[in-house]
Amino acid sequence: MSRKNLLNLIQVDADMPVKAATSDNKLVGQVASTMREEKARQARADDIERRLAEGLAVIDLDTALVEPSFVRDRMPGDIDGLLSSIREQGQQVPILVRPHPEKPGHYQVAFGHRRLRAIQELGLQVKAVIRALTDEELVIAQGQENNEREDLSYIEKSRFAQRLKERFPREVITSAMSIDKAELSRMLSVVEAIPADLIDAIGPAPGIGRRSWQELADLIHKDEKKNPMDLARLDEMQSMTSQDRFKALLTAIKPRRVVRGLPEVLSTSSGQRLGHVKLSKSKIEITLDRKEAGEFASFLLNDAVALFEERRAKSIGKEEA
DNA sequence: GGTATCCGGCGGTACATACT
DNA sequence: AGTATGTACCGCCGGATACC
Repeated sequence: MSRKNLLNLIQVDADMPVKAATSDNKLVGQVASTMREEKARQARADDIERRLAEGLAVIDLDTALVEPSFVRDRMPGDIDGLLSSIREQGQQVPILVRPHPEKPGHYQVAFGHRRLRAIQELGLQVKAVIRALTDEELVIAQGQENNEREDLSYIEKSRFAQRLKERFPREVITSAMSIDKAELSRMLSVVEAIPADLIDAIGPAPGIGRRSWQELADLIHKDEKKNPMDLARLDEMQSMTSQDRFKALLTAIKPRRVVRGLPEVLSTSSGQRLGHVKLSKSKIEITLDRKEAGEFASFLLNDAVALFEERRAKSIGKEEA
């Protein structure tokens, strides 16, 4: 379901706290008062309905009445930018809430959690659009907003998926997050393979994607004796950005790749430096110093193809023997 | 047999860096 | 400045496997 469709699921929240039914022996004045309240309530509901019909269904709410979604998506982060933006220009975009399913008169956020936090800190009233949403619609709205903002990191998305998994079938989660079942499966396996306290210690790590987290999960799984938590707790690491902390941690626990017989500096047995060797995943680069090995380099350049073919012929001969 | 899940690989894209 | 190259992220696809 698209968010556009969700926004069409309009139902006015006219469900303001209703006074208990009046008993027969109430004084006429009290009845009149109740009727006035009822009339006022109706007028408010009418006003909301009119604004909804006009597409202006943005209502100011007391932030004390608004609670976060039952599924947390984002790790605590700084909202300084949002604070100054709202302080200077006011709240430009309303949040989406639904009537709280258990607390009459209260609301639950579908999206706009950071905006709500900022507005709470500023002590303002929050502008909100109210919709009656089922639990599924709420998390779909929340997930789709996250996707549209594209600022949730991979691990935040994975944890969001993990929390959704506690109460929704996979198809709801894939729909909410606009991901396929394979991607969901990977997200869950990553987030379940890495201890929660380690993820907390690393933080959201923006820019660190599936493969890197998968690599960390694999390393932890492979060598359970290693306790990367100790590393993540190092003061030095805690002063880094979350992203650098992740990289430092991964580097620290990744086994060193030793390539025997191929030193970085290429030198003869007597110590004469000829050049250097650079290794990467896809290639080996041998750089020869013109001054020290110019003649050898020319020879190699001329005869490289012949040497390759000779070598190949030998190895084929060996295989056939 | 059907469904759910996992896994490896592919192609598109974005970005950084080196080179010309 | 423009181009080439390497690296990483991401969504998707399809095969393999497990489970009912």
